[in-house]
Amino acid sequence: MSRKYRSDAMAAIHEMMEDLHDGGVIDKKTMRRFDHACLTPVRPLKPKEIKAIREREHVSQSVFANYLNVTSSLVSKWERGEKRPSGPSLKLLSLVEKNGLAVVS
Amino acid sequence: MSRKYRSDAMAAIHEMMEDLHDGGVIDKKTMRRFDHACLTPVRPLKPKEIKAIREREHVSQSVFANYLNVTSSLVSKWERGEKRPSGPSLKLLSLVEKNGLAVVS
DNA sequence: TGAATTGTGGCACTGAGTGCTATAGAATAG
DNA sequence: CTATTCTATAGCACTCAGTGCCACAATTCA
Repeated sequence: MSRKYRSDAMAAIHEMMEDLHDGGVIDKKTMRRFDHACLTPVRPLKPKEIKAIREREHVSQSVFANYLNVTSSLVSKWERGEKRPSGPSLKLLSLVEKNGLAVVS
Repeated sequence: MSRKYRSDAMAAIHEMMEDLHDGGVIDKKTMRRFDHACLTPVRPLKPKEIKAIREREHVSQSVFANYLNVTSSLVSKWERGEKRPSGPSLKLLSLVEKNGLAVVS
């Protein structure tokens, strides 16, 4: 419950910030700083970490790949260190790591 | 509220399915079919659609890029049709389109 | 037994994504 | 008013992520 509460609170704060921004109370610069500070940090993930995330979710590479909209071939390569996820892929993996597979359903 | 309720319900159902799977009640094949049917469909997005999504969230290309963990340069190219998002990027954009920027915070 | 799933492995290819720079207009600060 | 910052577009070169294909062995299920 605490996790859900936290994200709901964040969503509420965000909405408030957006309203303030729409009303011209705060500028985009402030908005930008705020957003940047709020984002879930995205750190590079090691092959074993990726495999650990997937196994914690009790899914095969194939199912995992479907959730992330990538090929199962790629998931295999991530976990063996043949390819390293970057940019959008890292973001998705970080989201799953923090919030579980449900957030990308 | 209805949106939150829906995702919570889905999360609960998923947990139940996982428990069933752990208990050996259902097999991985069934799990796979279930997951595939549950996923948010990811359709290719047109440049204008991407721009519409971002503007609906009241953020600049730069802020939007930070959320998705890509460069602002790339967001610009998406919106002008110079590059087309694919795989993980499309998944992220679809998530934002359906659930708002909060889900990738 | 036969059929399907899972994971590894390899190979070639395309283009997504990065990084840099420059530009111009709009907004903000001082 | 001026100086600075943010905004978005634009171009260019480059790397390697991601795709698609195949084959293989081990496992699981009908």
